[in-house]
Amino acid sequence: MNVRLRHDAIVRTLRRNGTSTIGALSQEVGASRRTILRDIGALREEGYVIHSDVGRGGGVQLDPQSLHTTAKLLVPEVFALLISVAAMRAAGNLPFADLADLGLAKIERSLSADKVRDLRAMLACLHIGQLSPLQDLSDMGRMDADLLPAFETAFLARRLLRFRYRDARGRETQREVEPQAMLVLPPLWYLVGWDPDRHGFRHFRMDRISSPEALAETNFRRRHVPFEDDVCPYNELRNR
Amino acid sequence: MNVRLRHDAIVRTLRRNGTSTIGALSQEVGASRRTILRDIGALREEGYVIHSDVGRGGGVQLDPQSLHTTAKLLVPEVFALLISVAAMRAAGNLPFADLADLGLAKIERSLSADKVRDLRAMLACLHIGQLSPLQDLSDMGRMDADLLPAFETAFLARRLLRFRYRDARGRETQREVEPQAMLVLPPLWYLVGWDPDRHGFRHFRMDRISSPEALAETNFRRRHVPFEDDVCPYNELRNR
DNA sequence: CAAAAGGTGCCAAGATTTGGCACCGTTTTG
DNA sequence: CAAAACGGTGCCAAATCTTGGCACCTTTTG
Repeated sequence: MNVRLRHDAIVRTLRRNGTSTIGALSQEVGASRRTILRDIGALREEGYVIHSDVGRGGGVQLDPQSLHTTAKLLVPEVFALLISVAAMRAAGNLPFADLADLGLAKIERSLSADKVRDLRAMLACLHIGQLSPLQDLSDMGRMDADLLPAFETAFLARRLLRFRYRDARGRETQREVEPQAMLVLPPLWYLVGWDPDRHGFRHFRMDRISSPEALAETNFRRRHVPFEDDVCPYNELRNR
Repeated sequence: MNVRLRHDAIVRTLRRNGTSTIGALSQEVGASRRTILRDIGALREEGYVIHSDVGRGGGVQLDPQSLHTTAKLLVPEVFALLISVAAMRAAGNLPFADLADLGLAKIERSLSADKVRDLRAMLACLHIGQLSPLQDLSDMGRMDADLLPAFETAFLARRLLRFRYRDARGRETQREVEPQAMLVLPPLWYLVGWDPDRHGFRHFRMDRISSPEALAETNFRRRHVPFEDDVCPYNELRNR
């Protein structure tokens, strides 16, 4: 029998019976006492928390809290989870937030260093403004769900984003920008993009963007996005 | 060289070089062409997405989006993540929520069936009331952070919860209840507990609970928590 | 067509895992 | 107290699994 299969069998048995002795496991799994002991050592190495009571009436027991999952997550999925937890934390004092952080920390630890760097870079794209205490909750996210797919692709794969934009005076233009950041100034969302044609940063209110589309392979350069008052449309927001 | 180490080396090389041939990998890793091919097969079994182009100028390539993490999460941590994403979804239209769900689905899939049942049971404990559009965001979570540790323990390990409670008339009593659910009716949080002494459900406003403490091993029975009007303190809330 | 690339089946040589054994330290029980 | 029932460790030969080499197949490109 394969090592991994045997490990699985041991874990399964411990899960089912709660507690067991090495001898019983040996019989159940069909491996020698010696091998079971080695396997339990290996499982502990891997991170399983296995308690053992020595002496007559003793046995081994899988810590019920330690049943762990080894999910294979794509990096964008981890990114999404990070944002979820960050947003939740920003939104209030929900319990379990600490636990969620712990879980995320573990996920991060299992990523390679360069991937973590990528993740942080992506998170850096999302600037969430301070929420005033009287902020309307439903106005947190005025981003149209239709926009999401194209945005996700453009941000995560660093593609040029093409969309139609209706400016403050109602004129419609077509734009192609490098998406650099998303700025959340509740209740408004902004896309901060570098316009290669105009050679400068531009802000686009999400609710004025339509039919976005991520263009083919571009891998544009990340830029330092300035958030000074002259670039950032705080004032427009303040004058509402 | 160990199998796992070699697998890691292959993945690392593919990550670095983007694309490579079997021959080059063979040299780099120090194993035969045959072994590399076997390893790549094993990696694919494990879930790695490895593209290969046959013919002159071909090679193998690790799908850059498929870099995956295999974190070992404790079940309570998964629970916490689930709540985070659920809360985020409830709070608004943040992007990436779908991706986060996908990630969570994968995590869930990697759990054993009985653990998923447990998770669902735990999630079922959290009843989040509808948020009115004019809800104050900062009033989402008026649950004192001091309460969290004891609550988490009590809920996740199903222990009796002992705490001091100040009722509407200001009288302080000591309670010991089986925590059955948390009811979120923004801006108020309630603990729904079964009081074994009084043999009935009781609601406790979180902000009137103090010095909670999870008692030793109990593993009480889950009960069907009724949320009819006569039990649920909606009225108290409405009359604020 | 020839060369370069991925992919498969087979087998003996080489490396790792396994089982058995002796033995140690604890704890419970008669 | 002594024996029994536990988990845990070191050692070694036997059993098992992995590896490398080889022949050969298919696809693609110049």
